[in-house]
Amino acid sequence: MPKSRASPERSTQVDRVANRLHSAAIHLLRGLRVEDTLSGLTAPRMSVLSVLVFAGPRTLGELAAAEQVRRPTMTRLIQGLEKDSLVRRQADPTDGRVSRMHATAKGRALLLEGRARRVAALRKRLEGLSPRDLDTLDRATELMERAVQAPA
Amino acid sequence: MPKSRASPERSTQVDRVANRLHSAAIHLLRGLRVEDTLSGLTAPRMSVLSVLVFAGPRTLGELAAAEQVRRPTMTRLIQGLEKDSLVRRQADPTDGRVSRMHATAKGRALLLEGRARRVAALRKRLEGLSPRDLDTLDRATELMERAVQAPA
DNA sequence: GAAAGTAGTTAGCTACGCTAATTATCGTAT
DNA sequence: ATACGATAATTAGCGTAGCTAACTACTTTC
Repeated sequence: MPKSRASPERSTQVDRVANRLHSAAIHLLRGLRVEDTLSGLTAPRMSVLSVLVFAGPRTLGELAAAEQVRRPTMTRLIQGLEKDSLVRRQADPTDGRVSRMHATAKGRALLLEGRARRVAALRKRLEGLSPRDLDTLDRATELMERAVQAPA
Repeated sequence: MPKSRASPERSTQVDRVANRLHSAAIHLLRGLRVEDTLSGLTAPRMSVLSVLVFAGPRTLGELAAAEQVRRPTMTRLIQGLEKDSLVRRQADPTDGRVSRMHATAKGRALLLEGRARRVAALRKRLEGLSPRDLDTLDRATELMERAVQAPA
């Protein structure tokens, strides 16, 4: 690959943006971490629950892949969520090895509350911005999501 | 402060941006997590090291505050970093209770490599964007950092 | 129906987070 | 000068989260 080379200016720009975006995302999320303690749910459990709520029922292996952890780790996360009645499992009628995880009503409610708290905290911090700045951020989120999808 | 502006339109916009920004930041960082395994350093240790490298020597308590963990947790993080010769402590000459942590040359090098890997991965994903889009992202990072500073 | 493959669990380890209690030092007030 | 309260850090002990290796229980394939 001929290192597609645009100008050195562009190279600098991409680099600069990558660097700053990286830092900004870290700092932004760090500031919201505080809100999570109120839910009584740990971050990994919250994250699993959010997959089940937003993407629907999933097998243990699918969840492990989605969360980028190994299956034994997911086994225990699910066990914890089950004990708190936030998730239920349902056996697959055609394949005796697998069972599908479902968020319970309680689990869904807990997740949505926690998420709302985080978003509310972020919202509060954005309140000082002008409509024009908010628009910039809005377009930036679009670009960020596109970058996530982009080929590694 | 008189709770300025509360039109439904603006309310909707802030809310929308908060929601999307929250998700986008999570997704963006999740995609970069893979790169970290190569450093041999765990995320919490990497983070502590980055404070020392970019903000300079700090006491254990200051580090704990910066990383939002309790002091005993920081004690062990530092012990781990010390064992790998990534951090050294230096006694405070005036106060016998405290010692200041310094990143060693090895620690600084390791951190910068790890960070470079993450940024390079992000950079690769941003390469498809136009200069105009990059500019939008650049301005957005500015706004994000400002939001982080904003009063909770 | 035996062998190979797949989904999930168990066992056992390290790391990270916490609180409570302890040690050592500092500052201050008597 | 000493004694007392405050502060910095560590130790002890607990639960959760991550891993690998080894196991069980099914499915698929030949």
